[in-house]
Amino acid sequence: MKCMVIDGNSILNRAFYGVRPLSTRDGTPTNAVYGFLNILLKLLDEEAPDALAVAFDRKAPTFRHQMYPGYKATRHPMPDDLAAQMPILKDVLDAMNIPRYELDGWEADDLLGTLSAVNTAQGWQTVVVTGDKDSLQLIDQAVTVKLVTTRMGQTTTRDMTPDAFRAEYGFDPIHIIDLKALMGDASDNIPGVKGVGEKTAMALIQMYGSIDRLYAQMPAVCTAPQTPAKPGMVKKLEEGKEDAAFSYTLATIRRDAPVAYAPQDALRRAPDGPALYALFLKLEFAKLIDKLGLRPGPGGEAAPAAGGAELAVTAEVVESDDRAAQLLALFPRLDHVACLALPRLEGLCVSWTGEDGAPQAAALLPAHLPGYNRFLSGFFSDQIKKVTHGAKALMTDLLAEGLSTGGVVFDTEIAAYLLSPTDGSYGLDKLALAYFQRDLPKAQVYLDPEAFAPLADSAAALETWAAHTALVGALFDLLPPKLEALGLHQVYYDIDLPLCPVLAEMERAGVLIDRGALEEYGQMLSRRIADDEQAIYQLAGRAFNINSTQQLGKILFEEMGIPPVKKTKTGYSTSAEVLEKLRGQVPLVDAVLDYRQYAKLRSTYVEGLSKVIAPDGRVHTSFQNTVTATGRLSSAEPNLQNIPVRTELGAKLRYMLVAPKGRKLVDADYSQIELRLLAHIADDPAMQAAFLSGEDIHTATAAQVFGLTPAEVTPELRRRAKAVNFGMVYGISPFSLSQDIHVTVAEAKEYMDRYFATFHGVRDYMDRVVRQAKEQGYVATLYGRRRWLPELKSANFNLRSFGERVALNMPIQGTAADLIKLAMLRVDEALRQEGLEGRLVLQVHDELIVECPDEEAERVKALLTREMTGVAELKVPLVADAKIGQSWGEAKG
DNA sequence: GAGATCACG
DNA sequence: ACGTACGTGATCTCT
Repeated sequence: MKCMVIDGNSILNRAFYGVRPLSTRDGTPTNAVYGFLNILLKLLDEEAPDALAVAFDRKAPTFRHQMYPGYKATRHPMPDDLAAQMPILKDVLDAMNIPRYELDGWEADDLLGTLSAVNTAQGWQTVVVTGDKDSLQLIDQAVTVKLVTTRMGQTTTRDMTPDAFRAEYGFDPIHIIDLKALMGDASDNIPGVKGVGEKTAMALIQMYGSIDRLYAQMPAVCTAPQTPAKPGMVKKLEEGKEDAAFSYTLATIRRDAPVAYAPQDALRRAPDGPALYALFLKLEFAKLIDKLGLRPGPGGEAAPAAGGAELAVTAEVVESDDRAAQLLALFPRLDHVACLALPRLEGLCVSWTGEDGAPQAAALLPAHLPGYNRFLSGFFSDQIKKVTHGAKALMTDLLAEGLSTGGVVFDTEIAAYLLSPTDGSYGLDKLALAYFQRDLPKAQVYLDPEAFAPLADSAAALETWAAHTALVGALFDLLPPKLEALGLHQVYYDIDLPLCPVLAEMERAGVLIDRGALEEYGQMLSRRIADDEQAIYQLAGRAFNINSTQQLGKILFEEMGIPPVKKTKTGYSTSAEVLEKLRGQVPLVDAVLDYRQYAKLRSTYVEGLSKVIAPDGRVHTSFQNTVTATGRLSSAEPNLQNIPVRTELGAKLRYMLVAPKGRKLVDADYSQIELRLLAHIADDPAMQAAFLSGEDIHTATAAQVFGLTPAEVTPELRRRAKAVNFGMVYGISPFSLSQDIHVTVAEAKEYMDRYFATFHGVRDYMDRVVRQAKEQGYVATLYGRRRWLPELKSANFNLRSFGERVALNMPIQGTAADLIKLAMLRVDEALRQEGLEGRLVLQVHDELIVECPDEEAERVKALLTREMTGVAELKVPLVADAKIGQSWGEAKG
């Protein structure tokens, strides 16, 4: 039988520092508990122990404090955010029916020792789970220690058996106490022997086995051959003999704590499901509720919705056109109607509150209703004010049916996104949990198009859809004041919401693709790939999977004996950055680099694009407007924002995205928009002057930084200045800059120092924005779009540094995103105002593409430039360059 | 599902 | 002494 014993303090502590800050809507920190549970579930899965217990420290002084007041005296107190999670974890463990042990006067370590000793006496195996090496002394034939490390949310464990320990330390586990007795322990403030550090202590224990034997052979210690002790060590050891003995006692984990325990007490029991469910609901651990399949108790939903929002609805399936017409007559009189479209518009669910504030009602209109389309066109007129969740997707569906998209006054998804743009997804089930502590039926039940049809008018589908739609209504009561309070109304009502119909029309329009050219290009790539494959197998001496970085790494860095340049977590890195250093020296590497380029182009672009060509011969991307943390759009299925351009071969693809005969593409992109925004936001006079003079900004920067005239700036110097400029926008360090431009760290630092000497406004901005972000907990764009930065308060250095870089970057990248979105609104409006047929089809962050009839092209080109540059008055001019072509490649080139 | 790699701004 | 640039999405391998 196997019992797992967890060091509760140690694992909670590791989780706290390893998992990014998380908190519930009311601000309760939860990251450590969340991390603890993930580790626990993973270990239970891997180890499948028969029994399980958790041990904790108690605040009360232990016998160690009594024998030595300095014990742990130098330790920092537990951060508040961690201390607050200790009782939460204990509640969770109680609900999970996992016994926990804590005892006044004893540390968790001693309880681990005692519990293991009892287990061993009863013939049980023990797995001690901890992040602290102190416990390694417990290892023996019956006890293994699982060492846990958590970095950036990822947990790795190491099983320490007696053999594994000996292989690492060169002595038996019990003698780690001797080691500590000699070297001391700074974190526990155990003194050890003065003048003996880790290296010496390690060597001494490896040689003599224990402090007893060491002191027994004392006179010989310094004269024995290979002895690590230098002259003077004998004296130090002799003077420290008492300290060593004393430290030995302090470092020894006790196995006789007076705790009532038998392994049978810890046998695994099923959790108290409803209690755990209620607790996880409060902690907003939706994923864990899902993973453990938890359900509420017989009492039903635990907490009533906050703010009195009522999700209970009277729901009906609309069976007749008469009833549909009745609703259409009612809705224009209401303040608003909540609505959700079923997948592929196979139904529409609506929910409303009566004119007199009557209770909420809901109706599901199935697509097979004879007057369904007539209802939809009436419903999506401006006279009916609609609130929905995911307006852009709904509008795309409506446009596909040739229906109008008017009167959408609020989108709860966009609201939730603006309130917290780093959450990743904004499903209604998630929002119900976060804003109302409610558990909605899972979306998959009815969202699967295959499973959907039979559910269309079943009672279950009606109930689910009615609840979801009613939730949209409830969110409409809750979210607008929040947007207002955080200053997000401008971004919401002037930018992101009105952009929905524009994006929907862009998606609907799509871009024509030259199938024939694409196919021919693919065949050319296939020939080259086949040639490279043969060459690679020949050079490697055998066939292998070139796409496998593992197999490639083995061949290059083991079989061929090339010294590895860089390692990844899982082995050797074979990235282009690494292989590029070997180019020209190792023929295999040259072939692999070629192969990779061709394979990427074929699989991602030729095959990827071919797969998604619609019957109209065009590709219709989906512009995601609730994904990025900065406010940018993203493009998916297919991603048309990462079509190659940097290599000649890749850029050929852009000539295959075309305008049909008689039409043209007009492409306009902002010039250096992020650097211009840096100059504006940082209010840096030198940088503003450079832009106002109209000179090339990278050349101007190089001239300033290197003290040259612009004419003296070489291409290499310009390239470096460009890297420095980009680095400023990203919050770079001298190290990263040195990697990027292949100079020493000292040189990189020199460049940055000189840069800041010239552009002191930028330096001041960097200090200011980080300081403000720390005070306020967020950063914002010129238009008020926010990003919260809990990372800045993280206990983890790397996370904190990341937060600082984000604080620098987000206002710049985010304001650029705001500006181009505003430009899209202006361009769309201007095209209609001027009666042009041309319409936007693509956006690539700083670039807009319009497709229009040949004869409109010149007007569209002027319009694009005008609307893009006129979108805002900054302290530097906004510049946009536009071109006309038959293809994207031509219009960009 | 995670990690490595590579395409873009 | 840390570990090293911001924001995305697609494809492939491997567990």
